[in-house]
Amino acid sequence: MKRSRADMDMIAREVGVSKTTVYRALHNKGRIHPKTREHILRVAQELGYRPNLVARSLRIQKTSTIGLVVIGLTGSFYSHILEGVDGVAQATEYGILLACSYGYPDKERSIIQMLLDKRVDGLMVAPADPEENREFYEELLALQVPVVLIDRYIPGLPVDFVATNNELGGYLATRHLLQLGRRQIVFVSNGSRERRATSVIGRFAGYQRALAEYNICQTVELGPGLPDILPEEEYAYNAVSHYLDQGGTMDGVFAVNDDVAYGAIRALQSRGLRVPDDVSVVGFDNQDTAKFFLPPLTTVAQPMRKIGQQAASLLLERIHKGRSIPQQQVLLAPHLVVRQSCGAHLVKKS
Amino acid sequence: MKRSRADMDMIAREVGVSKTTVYRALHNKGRIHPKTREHILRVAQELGYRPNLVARSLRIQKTSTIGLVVIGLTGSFYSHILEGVDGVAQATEYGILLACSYGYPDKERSIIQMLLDKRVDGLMVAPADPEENREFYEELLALQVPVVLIDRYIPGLPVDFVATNNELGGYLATRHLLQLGRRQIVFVSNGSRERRATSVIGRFAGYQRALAEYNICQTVELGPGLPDILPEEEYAYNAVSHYLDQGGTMDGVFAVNDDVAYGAIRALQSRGLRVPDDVSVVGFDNQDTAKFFLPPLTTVAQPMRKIGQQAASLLLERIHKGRSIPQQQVLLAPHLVVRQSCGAHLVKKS
DNA sequence: ATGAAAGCGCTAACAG
DNA sequence: CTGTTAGCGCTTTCAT
Repeated sequence: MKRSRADMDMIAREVGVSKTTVYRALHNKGRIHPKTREHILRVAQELGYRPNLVARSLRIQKTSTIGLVVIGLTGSFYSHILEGVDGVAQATEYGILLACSYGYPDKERSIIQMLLDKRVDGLMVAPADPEENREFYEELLALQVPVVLIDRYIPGLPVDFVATNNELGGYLATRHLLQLGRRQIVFVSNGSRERRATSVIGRFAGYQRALAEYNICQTVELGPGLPDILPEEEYAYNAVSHYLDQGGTMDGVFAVNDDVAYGAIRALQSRGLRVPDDVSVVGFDNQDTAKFFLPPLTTVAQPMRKIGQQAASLLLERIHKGRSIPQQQVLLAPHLVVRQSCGAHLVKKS
Repeated sequence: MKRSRADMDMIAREVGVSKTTVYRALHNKGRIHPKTREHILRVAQELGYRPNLVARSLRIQKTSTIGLVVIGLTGSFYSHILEGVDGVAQATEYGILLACSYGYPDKERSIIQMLLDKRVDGLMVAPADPEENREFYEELLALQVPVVLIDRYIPGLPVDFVATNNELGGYLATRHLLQLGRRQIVFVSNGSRERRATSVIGRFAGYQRALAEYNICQTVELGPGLPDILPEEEYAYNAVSHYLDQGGTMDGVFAVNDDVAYGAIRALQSRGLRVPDDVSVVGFDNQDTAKFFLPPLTTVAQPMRKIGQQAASLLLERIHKGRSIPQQQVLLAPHLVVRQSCGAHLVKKS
């Protein structure tokens, strides 16, 4: 930060005017003689002048920077969201300060504290846990910090958020399985910590609703009780294997995400079951490479980039208009992408 | 940015001391009476005092923030690098200002300008093009801006960088194919813009070297001349199909990355060729889901997280020590991950 | 049409 | 052990 030697003072001295005049020239504001303006601009150019945005931020009390905290970047999920956010940030000349919580609520808090100390104008966060930091967020809201939650939310908290309609996604996935004639559909989840997230809860609720529509009142969830293990694919493999080895049966699986779906498929195959012939499986997320899977995965696609864009736009609106606009909680519709793991291509049209 | 009402002045008035004393208490610096210190700390706590880091930044002329510009986040590649960077950033209390260039050199420049205006302490960038911004980077270096390039570099530019040893990766991939008995090995690339990147050039060089070791002096590259099309998988599909339809033959393909590999596989299969029975294919990157591919993909794994970590550490070192440490250009070794698309599992050990 | 001066919230040199 | 003072580079009010 020692470069960019020229500041407004230097230009002022060079041209022989005051700092204020330089300011007016640079921002083309207020009355100023065209000649002086031009001169100043030229000198600024020659000196390679660049505004010091931190000085400006201190003065005007805004940084044109937003903080973004996500769970992690390994799956393609938050990466796509990030690109969406980046798009609107670049268009509006905002900067993005990014950090990952890796699923730890305490890390999430300390990151946010750091971002606040850096005086970001607002915050976008995918909360690691729906309860752990509830009070913390309540305080933030009380302090009028502009916040929008993404992907997951905190039930009952009066805060903006934008996420996928996970309940609908779960419903779509399960109904598809049902329409294919499957009746013993299990839900495979991904470890106790993730299991609490509103996104997962929503998917499960959708699964239940679809079953209920077909008068199936019994749900089977594979996963709970097992030791949490990463990667999630492994966890799912264990969950399904365990169930099968105990004599459990199924003809369909709705996996909480694509990695889990693959773990389930692998377990199924290792026990001699064919996918999709014996068991249909559908995943969730439609990650970039799901179409390359073996077999190509039927899955629920989330509008990831759109989540990022909408959330960013919403945050900017909140930053500019404060409390004057109503709270917004937007749920974006997912859609089913039918490939081969569900076996839809095998059944003849009726 | 209107929250965090309490500043050092307020604490000072409240306690009845000077701002300097408050400063000393907060930073535990200089001589200060334990009693006063304790008192000040307590009041700070009560008032919910938080330091204003932008004021501090202005004063000390450093922001504890680094700028990171990547090509894009859609592939898992930069996401993993990002996590590596995030790890060291969090450990050292640095912030990361992130933006994507989407492969456009001019966007890359304007992003960097913005980051510099925000006074980041240093820059990590994956340059979109090896030539376009050469002068720009030369100026940056002349201005003593700490910069480390990642993944790709600018030939001949005396700047730190950390990347995968792509030449070695290409060599490993090709030699593996050769050892499997393949002799007609084609290189499939991914569009003219990407083709210029040092990473791709390196992979191609490695491919050539391996062939030369087997006294094969003819290289075949599929892709050049075709209209650039996204996604890359599509591009590769077209390239390979076109070649095949013109009567071209091959028994091995080295794809510049995993997506391209999959496009190639799809083209091969559509023309009745079996992978790996008729043609062996190996990709590059080992993206998270490559193991789920149909068939599971043999590919060259890059130490992505490590690139991020090393680059970040190097940048911090450069920031702290300036020109006193020598230029560092580190090439991390990739390794081959053998799965099934190459057919290694089919040949009996000799 | 231009300038003087104050101040954003912090750090640091110097004085006592 | 504590206080005074002077900025960092910009924006903005008020004066001329």
